[in-house]
Amino acid sequence: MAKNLVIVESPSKAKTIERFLGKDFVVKASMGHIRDLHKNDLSIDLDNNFEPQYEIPKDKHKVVEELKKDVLKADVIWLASDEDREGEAIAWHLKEALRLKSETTKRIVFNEITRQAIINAVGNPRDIDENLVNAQQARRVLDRIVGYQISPVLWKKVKPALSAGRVQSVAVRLIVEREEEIKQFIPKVTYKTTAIFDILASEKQTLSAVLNRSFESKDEALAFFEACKGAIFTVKAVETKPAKLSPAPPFTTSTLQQEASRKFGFPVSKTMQVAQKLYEEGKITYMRTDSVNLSSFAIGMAKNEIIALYGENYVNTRNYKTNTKGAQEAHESIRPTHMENRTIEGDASEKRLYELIWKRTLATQMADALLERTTINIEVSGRQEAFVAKGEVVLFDGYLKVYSVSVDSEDEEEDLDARLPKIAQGDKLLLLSSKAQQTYSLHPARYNEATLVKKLEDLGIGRPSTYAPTITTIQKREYIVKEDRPAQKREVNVITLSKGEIKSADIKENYGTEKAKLFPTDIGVIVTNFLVANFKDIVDYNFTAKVEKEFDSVAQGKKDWHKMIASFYTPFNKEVTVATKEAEKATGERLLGIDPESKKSVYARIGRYGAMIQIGDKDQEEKPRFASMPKDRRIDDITLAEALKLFDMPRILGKKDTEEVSVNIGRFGPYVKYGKSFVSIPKTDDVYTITLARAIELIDSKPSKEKQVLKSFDNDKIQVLSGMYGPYIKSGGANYRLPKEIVIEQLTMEQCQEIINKSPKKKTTRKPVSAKK
DNA sequence: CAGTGAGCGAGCTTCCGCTTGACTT
Repeated sequence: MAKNLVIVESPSKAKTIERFLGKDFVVKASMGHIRDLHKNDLSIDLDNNFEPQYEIPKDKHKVVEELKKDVLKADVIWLASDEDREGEAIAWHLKEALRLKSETTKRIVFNEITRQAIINAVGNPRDIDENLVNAQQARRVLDRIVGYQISPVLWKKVKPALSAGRVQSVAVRLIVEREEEIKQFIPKVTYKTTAIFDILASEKQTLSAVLNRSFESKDEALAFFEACKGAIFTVKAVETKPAKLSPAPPFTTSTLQQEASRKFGFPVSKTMQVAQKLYEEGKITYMRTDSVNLSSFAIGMAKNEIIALYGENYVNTRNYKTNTKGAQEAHESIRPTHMENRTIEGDASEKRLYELIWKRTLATQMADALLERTTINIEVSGRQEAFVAKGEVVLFDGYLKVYSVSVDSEDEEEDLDARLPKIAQGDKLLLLSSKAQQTYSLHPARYNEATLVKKLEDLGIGRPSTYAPTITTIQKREYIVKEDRPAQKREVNVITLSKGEIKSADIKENYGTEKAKLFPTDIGVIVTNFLVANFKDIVDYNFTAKVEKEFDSVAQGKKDWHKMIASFYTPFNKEVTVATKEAEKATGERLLGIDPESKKSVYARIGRYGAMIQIGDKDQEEKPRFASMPKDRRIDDITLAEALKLFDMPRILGKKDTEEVSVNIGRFGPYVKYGKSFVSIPKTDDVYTITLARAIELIDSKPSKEKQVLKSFDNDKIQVLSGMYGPYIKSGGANYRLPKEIVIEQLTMEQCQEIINKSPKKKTTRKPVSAKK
């Protein structure tokens, strides 16, 4: 009979620990937090010291009920949630919600799941750290106040159902401001010069080099080439320097997301899903962590594996220190649980992610790579400039044997082994050819999901458990979109020097291609501008860092959390009041021009349902006309002509049989309407120019999706239909699920009636009209 | 994942951070 109940956060962890503790212990999981503020209101008593009002949310009722039963059977309760602010609060909430007595309740912590660590923990219990709990309460209350008081201001001043928050609003701001920087960016165009030399001293060997100066103008480049014609090229210096490369630290949540994005193009949510699966199957350690710590056990395993695979001289064990802002280090870094497994069973994504984690972990305990970097300087007689050739030779590959270097914004991995031909100081070279090409300087790079996570982590904003959900939220709210952009073409001038002849030509160059990058939407820009204007300190990049310092003071018992929140709330509440009373409605309105027909103004702006075009003003006698913004246009870039075209909709094309065929732009893009049926118009067709013939073609190609009636009773009052999710019962305008085990052929009217009567009364949950999933 | 194709207007929307399994019309 078990007399001890241990409560941890996750079920996988519970399973492992139970094995270590023996039969006197039962280990259960709380599944994270079990209490929270009420979902539908502020739930903070502003007039009573910000007292939070907690409840057990619906989806946690079952867990809590189960835990209550387990508590009754146990003599001692061990609260073993994580050793950080949130974990301490979970322990406290458990104690409160389960009404645990102090005498029989013990708080234990361990940050390594090994038998020894857990036995040590059980031998050293402590009390719940109230200061740490209060720091969490302060964090929770502040986030609730910020989110639930700013969001309603947005509903009133911008658009219903919008949201703002300490984390998400800053994430959106980063995207909006980066896009603005890109828009303001003026590229600098210079001539970059390269050359290929013949090494006279050695046969058939050539050397590529780059000029150490970029020319501002074509004239300068031409003048340089003129001078090159009769010049002598001499090797002035050959410098060789040793260099070493060290492996990157073990994976944390954010670095795993970045590498999986760079190497496999995984969105952060995919990385987390796959990692979760690997964790549940016991193949890797916990995947939500900000720690780069490896247990001594893990280091030992890695060492053995390296010796077995590559030999002793490839081993160099290391311990890494976390220096991320706000890191709480409740877990180990992300690593394989069994280093001897180079690969695993599973689907392609699981295999790839696991192998990435395995390689990265192994590499951290391997020797540095030793390189030799060589720089050759080539003098051009009569000129100040010099050509430079660089090369690198790997003398000892070390960790590079398993883990190659990858660089952001570069798809290819760095080629480390670029050997240079043998060459000596004083050698004379023959210029075979040289090329000066106009080169545009690059604007700052747009964020993708993973680089945005990196930036947030650098700013100390968000936590490993929230990076992926935050990225999803700001896309769901339509503040930002993830998009590809095709390459554009531009002409660049190229000057070549070959066989004593200088030629100039213009060639076409691709540029500006983007893949899965984050762009702000109209709403994102308008909301960000509104927040910066009215809640400057909240969307400040340092706001989180600032309040984290105060939470730390609370955690150390140096500050009272109520007082901390009070000193934040007073000025904040003033901002909310002022914004509610005085701020103009933020519509992002832009005057496009005058409609030549009606002589009225044409605007692009945000409306209740998103971006739209408006002709005329609302205080004029005649009501304004509206049209929604096309999907591929924004307030910033739509032209007057494009806007006016929208008012030609719906366009009546003609008739098919006796029914009218028309086209229009709806909620889900352009469509053809034929009688009562609708067919989407694919992107390859243009709704403004589509012909009747093509529209009929689209109508005919649409598979008829007549609902198949499988059975019918009582004069069609009860019908069994075949739907998207399989067969279902339709009766009195409502639909009912069919139990899986029912055989349709044998279904009787009485059975149907029973299913209908038994089905719970459903609430009509209406989703916001514009929300598309 | 799919299916869908407003406009009246009452009532609702919303945060961050822990953690899994929801199971549709």
